[in-house]
Amino acid sequence: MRQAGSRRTLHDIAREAQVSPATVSRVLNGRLDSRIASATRDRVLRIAERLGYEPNRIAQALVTGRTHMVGVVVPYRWYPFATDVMDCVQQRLEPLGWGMVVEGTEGDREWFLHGVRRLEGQVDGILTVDRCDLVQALVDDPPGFGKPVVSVGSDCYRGVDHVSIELGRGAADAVSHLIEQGCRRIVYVVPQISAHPHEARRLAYESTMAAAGLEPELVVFPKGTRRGAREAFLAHAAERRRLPDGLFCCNDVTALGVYRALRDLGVRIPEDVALVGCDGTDETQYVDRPISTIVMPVAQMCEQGIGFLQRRIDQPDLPLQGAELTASLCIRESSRRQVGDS
Amino acid sequence: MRQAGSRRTLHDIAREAQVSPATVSRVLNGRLDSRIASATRDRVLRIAERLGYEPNRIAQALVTGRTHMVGVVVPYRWYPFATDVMDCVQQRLEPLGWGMVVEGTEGDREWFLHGVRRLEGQVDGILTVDRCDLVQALVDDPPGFGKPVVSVGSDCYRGVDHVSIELGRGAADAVSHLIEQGCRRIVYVVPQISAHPHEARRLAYESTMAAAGLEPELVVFPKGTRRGAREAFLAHAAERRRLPDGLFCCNDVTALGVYRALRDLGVRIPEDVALVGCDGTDETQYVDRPISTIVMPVAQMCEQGIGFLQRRIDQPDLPLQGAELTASLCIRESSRRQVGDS
DNA sequence: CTGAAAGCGCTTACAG
DNA sequence: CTGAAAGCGCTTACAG
Repeated sequence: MRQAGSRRTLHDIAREAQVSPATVSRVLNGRLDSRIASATRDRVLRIAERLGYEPNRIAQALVTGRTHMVGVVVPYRWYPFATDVMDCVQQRLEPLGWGMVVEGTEGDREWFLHGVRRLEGQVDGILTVDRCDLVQALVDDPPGFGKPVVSVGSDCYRGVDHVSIELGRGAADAVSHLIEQGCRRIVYVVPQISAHPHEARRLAYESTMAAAGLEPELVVFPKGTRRGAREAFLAHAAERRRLPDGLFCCNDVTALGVYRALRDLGVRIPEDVALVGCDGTDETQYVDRPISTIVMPVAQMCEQGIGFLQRRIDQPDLPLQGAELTASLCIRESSRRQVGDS
Repeated sequence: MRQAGSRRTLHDIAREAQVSPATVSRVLNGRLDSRIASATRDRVLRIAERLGYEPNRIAQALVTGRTHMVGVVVPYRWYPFATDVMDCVQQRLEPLGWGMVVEGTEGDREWFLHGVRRLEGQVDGILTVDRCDLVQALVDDPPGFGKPVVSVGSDCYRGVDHVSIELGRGAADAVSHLIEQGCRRIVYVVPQISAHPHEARRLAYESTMAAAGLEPELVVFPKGTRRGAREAFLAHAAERRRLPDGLFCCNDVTALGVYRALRDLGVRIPEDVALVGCDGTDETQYVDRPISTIVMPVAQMCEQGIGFLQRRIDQPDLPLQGAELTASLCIRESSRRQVGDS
């Protein structure tokens, strides 16, 4: 048995097969441009097999400039939504023999830029979810970014290849739905980090409320965790004399935190307060009153995004690639008051 | 502005600073063994800074044999428990400037061996969670594994550096607790993949039941997802005339699926059926009746594991390192029937 | 069809 | 204190 840690190299095979390393390389890479005697080919292949040869990817990367790795950048690595994205990307990459390395933005600009730059040298391209502002800064500010970037999500940057998720329609549907269910004091609950005035969910919320002659009200809270949302909502409830009767949450993590807060308060869902989240993550289906949510088309998003990335890597001069997908409302018990309502 | 994609190299700095690449390398690496004129040092540093030089990690890796990456292998990448592990590891690695690449076993032996071998060339060592059998096969069967391996979890392999989580105590406590709450028909619910006869939770369950003179009963189901657990439990309930009155679940994902199944059946928790999970993931706290669980000491496990790995990488000849940690029962509403019970 | 040579971007003995 | 040279393990024009 060979010594652990010392792997075979091209030269080992070359020596044993009595050919040059160049020939071994050509055989192993199946290069079609140079025909190789089938006797040579067979011999090399057999020996490589017997020696359990595995190419040194690092060396290959150094000379070819290709690492066969893609970087995936998500806002929060621990979000169930991010998990869904990682799984989908992984699934697309697997058959290609490519690897994946994940980086979390953690809501911090410098962290993002630093983390992504570190990735620059080790991946062939990156797929970033949301944070249009950061992606733009990354690619447009000097020194730019040396590898292909595909921006995906509801907050994607259209200056590069992108897969945009249209969230406005789903969000408007969510608010309309709450109104139809009889809600009048509908609050939008959003973590600080996602509370931009021009964000799609917020815009849809505000315009739908306005169209119905209702007063919009925001609960913005600092920490975008389940716990952060729970505590923030409890605090909000404590300082108001009256609770809202409808809640639209920026994402499912928030929705779950708020759900728990409502139970803490002994409030009935949806009878007293109706609740809608956003993302479509699995965990929303397992509470007592499954939570309505806007389902992101994660699989298609990743499939298209990775497809764009692959093509961009192979053909750097391709014209800008873009796609539009839609997220749609999925109504569940947490917001369904009347029987027979669709 | 420099061309995107073409990064500065050592030679760029060397040329501009009028020194050899060797000197630049020494300055940038702060090698203490060879003193360098501070004038030279300053000049090089200034120029490197101005040029925005970033070393090519691939090239460094090829020559030093160190990638400053660790591989993390988890049974299921999408388990919330895995997310917790990734976050903890990431946190330990960050200050060191190290990277992380994650691989999921997905319950498949060949997948595991193949995936981990692919990692071999690109990481300085790996941290694997559970799957003692696979880890053992990996390191003990020819051709072995060329990089340090630290095995962690309740099902770790002690033939390499390891951090073992003692689960038997917590599991026994869980079953005793259910018995104290008045449960008599207590079922252990476990996904196929974790249903080995000698697994700690199962052993503790069986012996605690036996000690109380109760009949053990297993529900083993094929797909270890929330949904898989839910459907399996519903099917199980449908073919029995009487439901169990206590459920001990192999992990929190299972517990959440079973929780949902119980709600589907209109069963009260914990009044009709008391429920305990295992892992200590966040999501168990957000359902209406927060789920009791055995809390894994994830943070300590990762801290110790990464510490062992670092030391092993620096000193390959170190004697075997090992640590033992304990997971303990956390009782919540899903299994607390009497008021005042601890 | 195959090989000798150069080179990817670094680091590290070895000299001086 | 600093440089010339070799080399990490590959791939790829360039010859033949």
